[in-house]
Amino acid sequence: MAIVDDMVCFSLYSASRATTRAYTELLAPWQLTYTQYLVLVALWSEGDKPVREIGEMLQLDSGTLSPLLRRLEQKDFIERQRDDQDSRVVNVRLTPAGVSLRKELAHIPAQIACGTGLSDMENAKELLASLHRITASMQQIPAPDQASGQ
Amino acid sequence: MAIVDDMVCFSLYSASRATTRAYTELLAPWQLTYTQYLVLVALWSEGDKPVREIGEMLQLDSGTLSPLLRRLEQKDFIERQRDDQDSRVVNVRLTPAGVSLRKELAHIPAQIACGTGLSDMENAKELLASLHRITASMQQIPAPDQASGQ
DNA sequence: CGCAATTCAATTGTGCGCAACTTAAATTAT
DNA sequence: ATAATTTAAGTTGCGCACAATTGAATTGCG
Repeated sequence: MAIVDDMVCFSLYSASRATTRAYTELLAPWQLTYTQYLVLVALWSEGDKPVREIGEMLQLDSGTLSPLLRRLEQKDFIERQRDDQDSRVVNVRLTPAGVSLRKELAHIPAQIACGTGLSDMENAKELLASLHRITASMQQIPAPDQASGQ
Repeated sequence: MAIVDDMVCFSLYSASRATTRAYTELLAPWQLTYTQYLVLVALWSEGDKPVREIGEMLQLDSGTLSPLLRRLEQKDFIERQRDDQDSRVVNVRLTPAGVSLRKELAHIPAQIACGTGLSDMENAKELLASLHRITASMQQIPAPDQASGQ
């Protein structure tokens, strides 16, 4: 059983890397990474957002997001501005170029859909459920405790 | 359908990161990363191997493996030696410390098993099949071609 | 009000993942 | 035999993931 679980983890890791590579190839003409694409998807679907909310959506901290957003800003797809009310907050806003990129990249989900090799929706639902269950329960594993050797 | 596939990819990415974090926590007392652990698992189960074969097993290239193996060597878990017959090849061998680490880390798969939240073996099998299918078909997505827009 | 605790973003540092390139050795072809 | 090709491992460079720290702003509590 334990061996199977190690296999599940490795398969997860392999599948995730294969997926990232696929997105990277599709996004290459725009010089975008998969994570940068995820941020753009979040902004397209949810509108402008502060850094903290983007981080909550994608489960990324400022150590990842700050330099990533700087690069998206350099490419002129987003702008960052300190909030007027609370100047700790930095609001992220799509530029016109960032907005119009949505149509340019509209072909990507369909190409990825082929890549999932998921024939029917029923399989996809089960897979999603399994992945969500794993994500949730992996987060339960506690930091190793000096006292409880085991 | 396309949106679901984007969701599958993101869920994959999230589950994979959650899993890596879980391993990282469990491996923290030994200062090992998940990828370093994978290399050790490969050596424990298959015996000594040249770098190229480790790379084939884990789908990692020398750009990742060379520095990783250097760090495992510095921790005295492995040794590297140029092959006598073919001096392009570098053979990786477990040290006594690397061998005995296997027992020390024997508790980890069981703890990860809890983390997968997979109740029965049947679910695990289906999940494995889905992940392998995704890995295989994602590798089919071709590099974007200048000529064929779309 | 005044100060401690909290929150938010950025920075620093480490290691992985991967593309591109280098170097050296072995293989193949001529 | 030697030139061309291929193979193996290493190096460089970039971006992400994440822990730890910093600094500034805000909130909360006495």
